[in-house]
Amino acid sequence: MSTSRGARQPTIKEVASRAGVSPMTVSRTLAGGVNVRPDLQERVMAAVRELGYYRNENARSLRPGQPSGLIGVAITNLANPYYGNFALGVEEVAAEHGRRIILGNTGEDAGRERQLVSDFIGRQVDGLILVPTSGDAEHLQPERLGDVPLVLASRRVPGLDVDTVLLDDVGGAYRGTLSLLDAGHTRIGFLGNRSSVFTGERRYRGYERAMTERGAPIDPSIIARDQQDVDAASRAARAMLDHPEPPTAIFSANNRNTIGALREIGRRLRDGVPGPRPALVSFDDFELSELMPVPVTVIDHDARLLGREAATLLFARLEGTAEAEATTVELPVTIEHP
Amino acid sequence: MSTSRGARQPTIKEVASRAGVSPMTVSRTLAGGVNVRPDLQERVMAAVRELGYYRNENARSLRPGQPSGLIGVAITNLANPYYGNFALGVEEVAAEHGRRIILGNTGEDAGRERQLVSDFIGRQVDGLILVPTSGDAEHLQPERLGDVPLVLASRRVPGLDVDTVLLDDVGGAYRGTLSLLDAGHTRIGFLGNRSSVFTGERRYRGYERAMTERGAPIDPSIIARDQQDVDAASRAARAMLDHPEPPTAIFSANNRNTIGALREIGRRLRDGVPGPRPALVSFDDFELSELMPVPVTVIDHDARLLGREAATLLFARLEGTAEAEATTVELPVTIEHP
DNA sequence: CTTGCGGTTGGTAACGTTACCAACCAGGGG
DNA sequence: CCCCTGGTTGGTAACGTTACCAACCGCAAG
Repeated sequence: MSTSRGARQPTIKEVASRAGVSPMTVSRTLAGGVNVRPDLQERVMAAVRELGYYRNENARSLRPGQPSGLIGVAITNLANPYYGNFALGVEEVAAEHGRRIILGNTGEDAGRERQLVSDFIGRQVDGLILVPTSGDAEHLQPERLGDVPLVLASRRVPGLDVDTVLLDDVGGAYRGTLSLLDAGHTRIGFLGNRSSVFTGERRYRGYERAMTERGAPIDPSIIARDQQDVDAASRAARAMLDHPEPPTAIFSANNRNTIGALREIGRRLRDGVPGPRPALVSFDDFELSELMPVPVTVIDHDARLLGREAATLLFARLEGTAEAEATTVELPVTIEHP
Repeated sequence: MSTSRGARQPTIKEVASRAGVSPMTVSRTLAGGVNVRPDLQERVMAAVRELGYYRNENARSLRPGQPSGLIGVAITNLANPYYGNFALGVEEVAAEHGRRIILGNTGEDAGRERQLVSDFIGRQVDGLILVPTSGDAEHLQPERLGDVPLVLASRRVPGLDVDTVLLDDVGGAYRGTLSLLDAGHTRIGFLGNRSSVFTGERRYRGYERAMTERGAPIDPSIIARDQQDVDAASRAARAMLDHPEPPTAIFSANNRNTIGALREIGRRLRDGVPGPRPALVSFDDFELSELMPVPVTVIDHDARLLGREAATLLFARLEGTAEAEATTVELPVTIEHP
């Protein structure tokens, strides 16, 4: 009838009385057993096994100065394999340091991010790792976080000077665009995100720089910067290829736009729609790119490594080995030609 | 110099003295403010804002019977988008119930799973959701878990009778294989996992049933059941296609094997290797399957929904609305023809 | 034989919070 | 006028754990 089933978790007192010792002896045994007689240690461990006792970590961390062993991680979209890998990297390094991660998904919603951060702090996390949304950053200011260190990943937040791990978005987009220009293309379309999205802005800048440097004209009518999902990207690619003067190549600033563009190109091939079969450069890797019906150059990077770097930065902060001022790590990207 | 920077988290006492009330009044205000004078509530809220106070959830949940608000989730491989989506589904439902998830990655390692479960229980999780590894299950027995409910996902554990969410592996594999037989294929290869992997075994059973039912011979020399990653799958596909009597179609039991097989098929096309271009049925969806050089039928399913169902089962248990005996939910799969 | 020391053990208090109970207040009915 | 009621407030204790201190032991040195 009641909600609780069976026995609740045994406490250290129950273990102690079963082993015929004091709670302190149990505590000391579980802490490594220094200055506890071996026979008592054995009796304690036997009682622990028999009762199925686990230390209550929440009670342990109640004592101030004691770390909770939890790292709060908030990412924007777990369904994106990129962030799945990122979370994995964070989890790995956290586990190496004996910590667990509490994970929340913001879905690009600033309100949800705010909630998550509050909750994480309420749970006494030792640190925070965040892929920030583009909303305001008031809730991330140091005075709001108390002494909980924060690391940003993938994106920076204006007016917030904290440790950050980024990709070399500008350089990658620059080099990717150059590879198209080197192949003789001059009319190159752009598919990407709004400039309010940090990476969207940076990747556009790389594209722009390469185009300008080589004297290739930038035509706003073949630049689409507001697609967040595959369907929108498909539509944008369609419009671009239906342009009276269509591009001969397309730079796609992220995975979603690449998939959308390829869907549209595939459709045209199947349906026999005339017009160019544009070459593609994709920021973000995807599987089987080598089997695509048009050549796809991939700007690849390691999301898992990005997660590992973020966690490494955080633990440097926690262990006091970090520089006084905020550090930014910018991870290189690689270009893979078809 | 020291590790701790700045002020530590303020306590309820500090809020109370700043607002000029007792800690109890603060506690009551934060709990909704029943029977607290509105002007005092305002003073309390002002003090909360000024100090940047967050309730210590660990201390709150110390009181027995109080839920911690945490759900422990252990999955085998976060880098796999399938499990990323699964975790997302769990996270969504948990958030709807005001809970957070602690996430751990087992990497198919039973020892790591054991560690994670211990740690989760030590952190007083309200429930556990697990994609179990194939190791032994002693640490998952009810007496070891105390009163913490457990839900298994994707796989069952022998000798453990708990709530479980599965895919219709057998039915999906059966129908997928049938679609190849319907298309006239009789010599169909199989790429999959060892039978010790729960889904590997079930999907093979579906394949086997369809073949037997239609009187198609099952030839062990075109059955490869030991590939865990893309490279191994590629090699297995290569051997299969180099067979003196190669299959005209291949059933692939999971995403990794599908990608591997397609890599090999693509290589043969590029290099002009003679031989069949086998049709493919893939258990697990992947993006751009419609652009592949051979027709690919996809057995699709919704990992996010699987996560949602697992969490729903868990909360039914937690809220006492579940059946007395363990429930199994088997989610349907859909077949998408090229 | 006493002293002192190191190893071992247990009692106490405190971490931050809230359930429970007691105290107090004002106002209305007797 | 007193008593009771209901709304409001605060004190106390307890949740499970461990740091700190006190106590005790046996043994070696003086």
